[in-house]
Amino acid sequence: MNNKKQVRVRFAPSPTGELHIGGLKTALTNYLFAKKNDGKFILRIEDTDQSRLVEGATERVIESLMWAGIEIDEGVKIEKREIVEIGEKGSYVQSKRLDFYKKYIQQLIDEGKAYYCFCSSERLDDLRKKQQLEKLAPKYDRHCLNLSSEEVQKKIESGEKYVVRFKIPEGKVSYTDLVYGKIEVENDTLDDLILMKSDGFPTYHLAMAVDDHLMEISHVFRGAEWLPSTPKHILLYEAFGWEPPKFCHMANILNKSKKKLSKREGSVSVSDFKNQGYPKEAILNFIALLGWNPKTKQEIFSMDELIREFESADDVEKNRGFRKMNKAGGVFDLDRLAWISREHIKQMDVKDLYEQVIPFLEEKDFYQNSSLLSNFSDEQKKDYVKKVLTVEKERMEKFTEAGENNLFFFSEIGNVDKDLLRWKENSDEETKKALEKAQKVLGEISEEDWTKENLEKLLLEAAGEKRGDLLFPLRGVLTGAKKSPSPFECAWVLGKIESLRRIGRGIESFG
RNA sequence: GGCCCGUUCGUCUAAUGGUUAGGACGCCAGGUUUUCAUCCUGGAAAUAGGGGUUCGAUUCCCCUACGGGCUACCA
Repeated sequence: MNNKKQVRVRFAPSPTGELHIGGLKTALTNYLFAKKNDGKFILRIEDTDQSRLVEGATERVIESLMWAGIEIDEGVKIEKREIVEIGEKGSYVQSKRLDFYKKYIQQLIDEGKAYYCFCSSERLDDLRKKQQLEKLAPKYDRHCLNLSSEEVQKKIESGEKYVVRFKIPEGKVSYTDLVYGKIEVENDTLDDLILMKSDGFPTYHLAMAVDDHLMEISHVFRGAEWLPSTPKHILLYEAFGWEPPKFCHMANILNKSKKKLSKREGSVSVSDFKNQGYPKEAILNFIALLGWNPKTKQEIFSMDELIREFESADDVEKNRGFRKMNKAGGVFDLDRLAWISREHIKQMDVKDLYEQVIPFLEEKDFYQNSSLLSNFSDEQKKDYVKKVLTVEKERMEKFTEAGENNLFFFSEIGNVDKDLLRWKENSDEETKKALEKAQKVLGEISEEDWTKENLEKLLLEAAGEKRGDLLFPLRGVLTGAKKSPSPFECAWVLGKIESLRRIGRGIESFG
């Protein structure tokens, strides 16, 4: 029952720009399946379209994967800031594999399974238009199929541009997609696809088939936009006499208007989300749950938990497909991302949160020019920021928000408006007395006992029944803000000296 | 136009012939609370439509509608 082949999967982006969120989902799914099955995750670069290459794109894609925590076992990686290749399947960059493609294309030509085509793009355009008018399936009319080898030879020698096309055989194709189930298509609806372009580079279809075979890819996870061309790929494998990999198409990520999320819509690249301060765990968690359901109540997952819940190759074999994957596309909903992000940040410990937040914080003016931090040593600064984060952690959605909503932790607050200190209908006199009481209580707490718990305990004791009378003005005088964390937390972060200073100034303002 | 795929609350989804169609996000209301947030409780909110099959269809089949993808010498 076991024909245990090693699981080998690949993510194969084209280096045409930033890795976008849909690409990350593809990469993640491949990765999770590899890890679940102790398999290999391979990164291959598909740079067969010379006109779309973007300088540095390969590096950026790899960096995005690394940021997300997706480790590459084989293929193209970055080590010591250099692009390197690890593995024994030849180069993992398609533009360096042209000899392979040429060899296999020649093989198909020799066997009569592929043929040269000299048709101009003008002729092909006209043909398509005509077919569309006649409500026919648009496909190549095989104008060049029956050229004699002498004619072909002559044309090539005279310098005519040509491509090589695959001759779709008669019959029908069927295969079982691991998500979409049995797919069956009549071959005569398929076009004689181009295998080699006139610049000598292979098309995606040929390069993918050859590489996945030579690299012994066991499962191909890719976006659902590839579903219609998969029968052609199966036919190619059959022409070569190779066993095709298992295909697993994943529903696309959609935008609000239910269209495939595209690069043109802005803010869909992985680096954008990184720069906006979302935790990588949140992004991964969010996209993993689009079109995949672990069948448990759990909604917040770490990478390890995602791997744990993912279906194994054995499960897939047994069930004849993935049971946890959906066929319908899912809308990218920022509200849901926000919630997942908050949950992940809540779960982080302060030390990790600090590491994540500090690069963003260091960019901020209120941090750089903080009057409160100016006399602190680096160590004191770090402790202080950690205290701020301890308080903010429960209400933070992105790393970029650190400090933003509580600027009073970093800056002078000036004179506080008395209205901000008045609890309900209390008089100025009562407010002043409350502040003096707070001053006394806090003044009696030593630096060593200055903990959140102590502050809360002692202030609540002092407040008695009418908590608002004491706590509201105290909070106001410490923060100068309409909204803030609790007075205990604020006092704890600010420390004894600064807290008493702010209380003192508040009292003074009453004359 | 042709081919392919899809369709459960606004959104992510559960329920593989029998449930008052469940959960989560968001939204609304109430409660706790010193402000805000958290937290707690409650609420509104969905099987696209029509035919079959069946004792019984969200679930299986067909048709329609709607949506999406592909239809490049791009991937």
